[in-house]
Amino acid sequence: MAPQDQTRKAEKAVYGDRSIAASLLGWYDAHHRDLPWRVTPSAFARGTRPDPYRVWLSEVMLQQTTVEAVKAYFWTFVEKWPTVAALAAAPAEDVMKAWAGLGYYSRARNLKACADLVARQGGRFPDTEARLKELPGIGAYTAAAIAAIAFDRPAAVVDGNVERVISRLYSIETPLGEAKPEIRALVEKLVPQKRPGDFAQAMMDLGATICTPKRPRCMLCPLREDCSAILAGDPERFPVRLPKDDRPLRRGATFVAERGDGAILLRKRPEKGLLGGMTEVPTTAWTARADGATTEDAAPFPAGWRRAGRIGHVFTHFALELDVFHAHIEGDAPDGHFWSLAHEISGEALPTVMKKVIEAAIPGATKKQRAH
DNA sequence: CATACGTGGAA
DNA sequence: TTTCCAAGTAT
Repeated sequence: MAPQDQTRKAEKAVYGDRSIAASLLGWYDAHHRDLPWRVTPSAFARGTRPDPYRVWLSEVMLQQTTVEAVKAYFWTFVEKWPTVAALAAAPAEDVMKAWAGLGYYSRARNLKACADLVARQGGRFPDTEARLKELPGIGAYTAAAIAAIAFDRPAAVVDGNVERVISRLYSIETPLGEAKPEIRALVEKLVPQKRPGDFAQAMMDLGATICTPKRPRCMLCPLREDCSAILAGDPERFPVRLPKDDRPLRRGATFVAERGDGAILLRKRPEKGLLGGMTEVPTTAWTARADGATTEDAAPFPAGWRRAGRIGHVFTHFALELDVFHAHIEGDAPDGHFWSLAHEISGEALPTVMKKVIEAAIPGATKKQRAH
């Protein structure tokens, strides 16, 4: 018998129906990921507690976003704004600029709104799931995650990883969405009174490194003896998902106006909706019509527009093709627009799609420039 | 309950 | 190339 299996038996004897949590925590102690916002299990055992501000910041950044993508943004934010008070004191515009490229920009607006609220209420985050969930940008998952990780509350933390682990552990045939209440109830039964924060992080690490969507590494799984999907012979079949709808294609035209000194004409998008509050190059509306090529006839003002190319970009619910036009103009910025100087462009609150547009017209224009 | 909301990396 | 999908939230 493998040593791991003997450990497993001993845990069962001690913990009874908590054996799944015990097995998972034992695995986590040995195989946890080291992450910038995380307190390791050994440090936690010695009494170190995570900073709720950093837990909150990381959890919001990690919503629908990969760990690798978050790391650099996390460091940027904690260096610029080490505390919730510092973030509250920052201009919203600076926060949007720092968030540019990370996606789901309403998160940045809610982050700032949440920081303002918490700072106004004394600078401490609430330490219960219910009160956390009242804050902007904090939903069911994030409230539970902060309560468990930052405040050691036995909250049921259910994210995409946990849904996958649980749906396999119990071979749940109900499609995701409909199965969420069932999954939540199962997690609530598993959460231990001791180390609930580590339990939550362990579930997510297991989902991220062992119980992966494709080709799960079941041979290395601490829960393989408990897993119904392994018995059924096909863990990868879970979670069961409903087929998704096709992504429609939209088209439009964008207009990169460049001044003699290299400045580019930009404007701010409305606060709400797609890319809300972010900066953009002047553009036509993005329509579903797939017939005609867009032309410089649609330009916001006359200039010697030359077609510079076409870029593609894929959003969650539609794909976009933009024809990029380029012209050299001089003079004042039209109403609602502003000139962004060449060395300032890389620091603007430009979403990735807009950086692609500018690069198509003026290669290198959005890259970081060395300060003089 | 369904839909809107970004991006980039992996297979 | 295409498809999937990653620590979800707001409406």
